Amino acid sequence: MAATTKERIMDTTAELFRRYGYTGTGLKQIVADARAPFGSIYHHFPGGKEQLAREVILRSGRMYQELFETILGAAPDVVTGVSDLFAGAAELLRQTGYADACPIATVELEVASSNEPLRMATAEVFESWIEAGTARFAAAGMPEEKARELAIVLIANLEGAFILSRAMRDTEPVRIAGATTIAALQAALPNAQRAS
Amino acid sequence: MAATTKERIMDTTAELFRRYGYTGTGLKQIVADARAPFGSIYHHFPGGKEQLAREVILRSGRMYQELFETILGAAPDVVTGVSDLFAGAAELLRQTGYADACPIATVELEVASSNEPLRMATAEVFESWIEAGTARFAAAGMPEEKARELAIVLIANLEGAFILSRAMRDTEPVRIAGATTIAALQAALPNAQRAS
DNA sequence: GTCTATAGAAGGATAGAC
DNA sequence: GTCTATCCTTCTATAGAC
Repeated sequence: MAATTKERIMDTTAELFRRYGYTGTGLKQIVADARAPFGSIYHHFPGGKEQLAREVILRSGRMYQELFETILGAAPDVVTGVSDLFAGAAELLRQTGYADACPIATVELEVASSNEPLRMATAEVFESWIEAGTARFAAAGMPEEKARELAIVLIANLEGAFILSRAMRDTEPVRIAGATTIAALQAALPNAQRAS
Repeated sequence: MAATTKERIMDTTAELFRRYGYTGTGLKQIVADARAPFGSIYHHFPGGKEQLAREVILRSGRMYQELFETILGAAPDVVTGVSDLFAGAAELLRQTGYADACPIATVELEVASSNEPLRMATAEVFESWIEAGTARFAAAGMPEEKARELAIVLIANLEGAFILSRAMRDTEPVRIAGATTIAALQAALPNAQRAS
């Protein structure tokens, strides 16, 4: 339960975007689920649906990045951290009936060729994730360029595996993508480490 | 220019799904672009939008699989074939202004938690792609189980890289995902081969 | 059996009551 | 400034003209 009406609207919107996408989510449905009056959307987001979506994309991007940092920060080394990340994603998918995946990717594919402001918001989020991953991997001792490549590989594998796992209702793709990412990571580390 | 009205409708729908997604594409927009009368949709697809989408998903899945088979069949070995596949995807993305990517993934993320018949259609397509890739890799000399894992890795990397490349308007993710997939492939082949 | 016109619901957005 | 009622458009789907 979020404190303010604005936060409740944004949380509800993120949830609906995950299940129905951007065009599939109606403003009336959002206020109904958020138990807010219709007018409050245009009070808090004068730019309408597009502004709401933009703020939700950026907010969700920050929240996932914090989760990413928390998981990797809690692990003894990056290999274990990445392993925990994929394992946690697979478990969350399974527990939520393959519904709770990344809302950014869903919206991105819908708007990439039809809504430039929203496409740019998703690009900002991905670029931010890539930079966070690059910093982590560089800190583990690999060159900046290689660290960035691995960050991109990590995100592409996770997002691509989400697509397959959600369609097939099976965590197998996420688990395999995790193992592949870890293999690529180990190959690039100065001193090869083994996950527990 | 497709021969029949039904084919023209399906081709137009696939094109619109790529750009606007499932819920973002209207039936009126489809018949307008396909230069067909509105009633012809319900004549050829009595089940309405959902039946049309199902047939378009399965048809697009078959077409991409044929393209996949053609590219890998023309290459001297699987490593070169996979390299050509990613290079071709990157080039097509760039040439089309990052619009012409996979319509299956876009629709899948929209419907995975909201439309069971369409979710199953996308699962059928992905499973068919995985089986085709598994057969190719097994024929190159690796165990069936490892071949299936690599097929999943290939598709996840390609779809995930599409997400990043379309958002960032840069082919870098597709190129990096291709290199990573090839590295994983080479590691699993009995006799390591080098792409040209 | 090809095509038009329209029904009925839902979409985003706005005006204005209180 | 919180909330309701309504506007106009667009949606899918259908009825029926020709």
